[in-house]
Amino acid sequence: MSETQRRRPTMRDVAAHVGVSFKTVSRVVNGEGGVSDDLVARIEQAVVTLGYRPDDRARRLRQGGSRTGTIGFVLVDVSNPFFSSTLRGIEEIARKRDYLVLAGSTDGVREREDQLIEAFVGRRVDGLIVVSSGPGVGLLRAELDRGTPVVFLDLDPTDFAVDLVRSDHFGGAILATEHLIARGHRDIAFLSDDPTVFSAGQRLAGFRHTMDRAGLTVEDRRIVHGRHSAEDWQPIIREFLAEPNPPTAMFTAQNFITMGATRALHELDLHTKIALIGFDDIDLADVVRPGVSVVPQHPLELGRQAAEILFARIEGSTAAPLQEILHSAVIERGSGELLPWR
Amino acid sequence: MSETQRRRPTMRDVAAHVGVSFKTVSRVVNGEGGVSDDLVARIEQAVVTLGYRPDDRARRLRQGGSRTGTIGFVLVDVSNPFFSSTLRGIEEIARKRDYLVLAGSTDGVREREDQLIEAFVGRRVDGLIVVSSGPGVGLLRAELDRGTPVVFLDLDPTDFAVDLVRSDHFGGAILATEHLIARGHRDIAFLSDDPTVFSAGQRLAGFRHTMDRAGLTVEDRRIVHGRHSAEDWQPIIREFLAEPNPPTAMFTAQNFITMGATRALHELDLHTKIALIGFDDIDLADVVRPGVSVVPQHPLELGRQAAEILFARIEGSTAAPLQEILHSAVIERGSGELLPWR
DNA sequence: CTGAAAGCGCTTACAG
DNA sequence: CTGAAAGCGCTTACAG
Repeated sequence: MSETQRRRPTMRDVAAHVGVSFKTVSRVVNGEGGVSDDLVARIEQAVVTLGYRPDDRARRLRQGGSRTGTIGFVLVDVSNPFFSSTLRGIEEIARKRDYLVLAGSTDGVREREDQLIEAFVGRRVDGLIVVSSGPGVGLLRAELDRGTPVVFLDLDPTDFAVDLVRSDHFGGAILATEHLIARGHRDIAFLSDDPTVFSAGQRLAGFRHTMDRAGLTVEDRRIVHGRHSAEDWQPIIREFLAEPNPPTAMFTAQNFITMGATRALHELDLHTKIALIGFDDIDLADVVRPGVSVVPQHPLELGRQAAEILFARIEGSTAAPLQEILHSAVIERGSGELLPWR
Repeated sequence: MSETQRRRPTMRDVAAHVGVSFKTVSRVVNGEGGVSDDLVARIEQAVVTLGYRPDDRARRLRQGGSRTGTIGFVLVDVSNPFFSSTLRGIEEIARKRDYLVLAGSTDGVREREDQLIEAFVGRRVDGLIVVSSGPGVGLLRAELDRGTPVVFLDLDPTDFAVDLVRSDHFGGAILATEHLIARGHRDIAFLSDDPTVFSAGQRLAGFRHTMDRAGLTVEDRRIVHGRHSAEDWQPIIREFLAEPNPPTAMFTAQNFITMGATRALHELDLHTKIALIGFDDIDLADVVRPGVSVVPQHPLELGRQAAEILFARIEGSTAAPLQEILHSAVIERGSGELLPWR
């Protein structure tokens, strides 16, 4: 049964194998020097033979500084390209410092968010990057108060004095909406995920603000919300567009919705009739005909900047809270430049 | 300076605050019972006041079983949708068992793979899921020998007796190639990432095997390899197709390459002339005209199955190594059904 | 119902 | 050059 999980060898096992005190093994494993060449050789041999690997947990526990070399990333859904690119950006910066990243998906469920934060804190991550509805309550608030380094991705900077990195959701939504209005659209639909989530709420606010300012009214039935996969959005949008008098343009405020809308428009053969502009870019948007116009985000950069700020805090920075807002402009590919047919 | 990182309170701090022994705090924190209601209330109050959170590392260290409740996933690139979906599948299964997932990207660099495995093992993950060129050498081999649960994603099952889950790369490549040959193509190009990587090597083998069997010769210039992003592949393929006598069909053996090829074909206005079939599905493949035909993979399912096997091992299973091979068939969307023009 | 001792696997600080 | 003691933050096993 060599497959059976044996107890891992410890320094004491290595020491017993060689016939020295375990402190001597510690010296060799940590390259402290001051050990005879003969012993070094024999101990190194025993380490290989027994498959000894030092236990970081015990090591760091004793060292007291209590750094675990691990950070936690609480995100909504790691299979969403936006978040996986953000994770990649975080990982890049973490790697330079020999840090590892624990990541977990919440699916936007508050309870799951708390579970993840509790699990991360229990494992003593040195810091957290969090996509959260807000730090107002619960564990996260307690951790913030206690001084745990936390960087928020997407949060209202006016609510709390915290470090945060985000896209300019409000401004981006204004640009997208203006883009459609400038081309003559007056009947524009808005589709997003849960508007109680900060980013979606901001995009909705930007949309309403711009419509208002242009003197355009937005009927309730033109606002559609939901948290779905791209596959689920497609039939929803198909049905939404099946009414006798559909809008002349749509602003889809999230990448999966943009994909679902693109598919639905093509299915209904409305892709050259109804204008579409999305928030956050999607793959192959430039190859579809018409190309899908978007206000892109910069997920890799968001991740990198969040990680840089987090590590500055972990390393002791006590500067005032930093708030990085990344802006972007409309990418014109065709779908957002269609003119209204009425 | 409330932003300063204070030392985290320990059980002793809570105990001192209440005026009891720290063992009593331990009882309350772990809900062991046998503590007077008065003390329970005061200790719970102190826990909140001080922001005490038990240290899982210390807890598990003492408990001896040495489980850390964490598994490690060594993958190639988390920003690639294939891997982020796989990660999501792993996470799903891990969540049910209150496990957390450490993930790290290697970019296919062996050295980085070893670094990640070392870091994971140092943190005493309870098991590993690894996308690796092979367990033949180094740390991973040592961990396998020592009995650490490891499940491989994509590996040759004949080389080692290990648990593994993978797509049927060889069979999928055969299907794709036959699909093109059946439509009359004789001059087919093959594009993949590094063929020394198992999955790419298998896809190439399946391609060559099928061409051979059909009595078709494959010129060296029709085989293109490289490890690039979708953006980098696009100009490479553009140049590849710029020759006077391009192939009549292409088999792109990886998702980023399929995207790059799709873009390049459209740029050159060859998308209705040169047939294309890809390995692994891509977003919006069904909306592009012609639709992009593919042999899909099932990354969510790959992740789930790998995690299930891993947890069975962690929980002590000593069954013979398990090898799950996921098959799939060609999805016809148009690009793979174009007929040769010569 | 409450606590003092021992120990998980290590490093630190101190002896010899 | 080598080792015995103490302790990181906890739980286990044993007393009272």
